[in-house]
Amino acid sequence: MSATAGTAGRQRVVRVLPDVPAIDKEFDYLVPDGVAVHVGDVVRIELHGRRVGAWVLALDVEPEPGVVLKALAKVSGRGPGPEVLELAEWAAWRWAGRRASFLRTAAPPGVARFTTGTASTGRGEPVPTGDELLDRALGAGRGVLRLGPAADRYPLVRAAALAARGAGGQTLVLCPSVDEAWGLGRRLRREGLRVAIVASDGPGSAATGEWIHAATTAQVVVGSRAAAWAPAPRLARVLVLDEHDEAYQQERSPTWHARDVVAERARRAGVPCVVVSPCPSLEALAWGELVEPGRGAERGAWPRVEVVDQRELDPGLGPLFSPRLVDLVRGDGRVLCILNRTGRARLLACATCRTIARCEVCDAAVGIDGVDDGGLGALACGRCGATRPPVCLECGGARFKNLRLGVSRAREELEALAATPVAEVTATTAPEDPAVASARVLVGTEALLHRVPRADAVAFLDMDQELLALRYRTAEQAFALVARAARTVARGAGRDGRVLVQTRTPDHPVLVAARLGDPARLVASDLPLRRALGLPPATAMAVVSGEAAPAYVDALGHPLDVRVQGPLDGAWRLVAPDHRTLCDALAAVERPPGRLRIEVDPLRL
DNA sequence: CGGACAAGCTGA
DNA sequence: CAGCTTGTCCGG
Repeated sequence: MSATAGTAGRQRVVRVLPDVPAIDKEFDYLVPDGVAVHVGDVVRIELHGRRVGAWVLALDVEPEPGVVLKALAKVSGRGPGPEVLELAEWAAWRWAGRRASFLRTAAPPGVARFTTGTASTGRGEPVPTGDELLDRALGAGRGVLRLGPAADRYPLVRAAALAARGAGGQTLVLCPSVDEAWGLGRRLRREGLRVAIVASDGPGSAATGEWIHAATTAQVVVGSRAAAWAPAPRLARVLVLDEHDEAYQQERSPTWHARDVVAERARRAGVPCVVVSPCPSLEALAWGELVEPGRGAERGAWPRVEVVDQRELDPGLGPLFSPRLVDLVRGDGRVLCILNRTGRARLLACATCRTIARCEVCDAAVGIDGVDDGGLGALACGRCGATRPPVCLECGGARFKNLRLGVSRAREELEALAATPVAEVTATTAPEDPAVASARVLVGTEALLHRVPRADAVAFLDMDQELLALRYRTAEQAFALVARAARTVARGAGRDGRVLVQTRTPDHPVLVAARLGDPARLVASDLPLRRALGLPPATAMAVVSGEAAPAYVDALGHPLDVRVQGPLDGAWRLVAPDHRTLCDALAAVERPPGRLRIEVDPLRL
């Protein structure tokens, strides 16, 4: 039961944080004699009758008098070092989360046992690359490098890695996806660099080895979102590729953003951080110094973006299929058609009385999901799940007009138009579906752009769906979608690649910017709008929801400079002029018991 | 979080 | 008043 060590002499005492997110409290434990512990190590402790994991926060602490201490049950292995521990503390403030939830991400994927060598810190001046733009980016302390979608980011990564290596330092590189991290990592390894690819594959896998590599001998550490927390004891530089990608933000609360985590990490380490994107977010532009290529160079890195006005269409082809699109799908290149609506029909009107089909129960518009043999399937409500036979509630008519085609129906119609098999891809399509690999023409939701890396053309069948959505980041998100399509065709067809956009708002700033390959155009229209409406990044926001939200908002009160709006659908919105004000106010509130979601920097409102 | 223990409700 | 649910507290 109690410590095995003798009573003579002084027992070492460490302070730990249990790996139980609900307990954000520190406890003191005795260290058994002859056991080595370091700050950040992962240990096991007996807490209230059960064994749980914990992190060592501090060594040789003075325990509060009158508390009977237990001994550590076990030292499991090395964990995040002191720098990452402090970073977790900062992140807990910045995203109103608990330290344990960040440390879980930062801990090695398995049990890590290793000994550290001597950690020499090297910063090193970048060696000139011969490319004026890259040199400018690498010279910036906080750089936002804008590169068109077709531009190769590899020379930048390589130059950064080599410069850091020269001085004995490490370069941390983030990519939006694990696949990209692996691709980039392998390419860097072929240069002779020692690369740790930190892309967690679950406990006990090769990932533990990569984590140890990052903590010890690696010269470059590459990974996706979670790699923001990877060890890098000799950090010399940070790069974030495709900084605008929403995959960098965690969806679950705490909604931390990897770009912001590594930017803070670089700041604390006193090393430069460069983020790269064809369409830098307004957040990034507010944070760093923009480094942009010349107009001609940037435009040259955008493929041709053709905009088709759907208001002037051939009525015979229907609203989704312009003559230009028909040309594309009848050609011989690989064409991806994007339509962000699943199912067959999302909006139906009675063929007789023209009434929109609505749900009997909740009044939402109803559609048809399943593909059945010829006749109409049941009308299904996407909101409440109710279904009913396809009969008009107004006039009893049984025939409906499809006002908004879904992907399934669009596939059938495209197949007829293109006279070739057309594959359908949605988020639920099996990863190894053979039709996806073989089809020349594909139609799907934006999941299609994630699934298929290269194509000759990408066509957005109904861009207004993206352009006119009621989200505050709509324009940025729509532009990022076009940029992704642009990269897909740049990879597939180079200068001959085509992006086709069908829309009823051809003069939308997103489309003007895309046509000209000039993201600054979009910033010029979006930023003043966000400022005028008091939206991020002109302000800092948080959305509080969950059963404990009323108690939380009550406890928050009305701090100076924080506006509390709501509740709307059980959620409150908190708006402050900046993150310091917002996060300080959030940190001052004691969490009431119960489910609570605090979403700092919400992607949607 | 999850166990411990106290305070409340039910039924014979 | 046993037997059970529900709530509150606390962990080294």
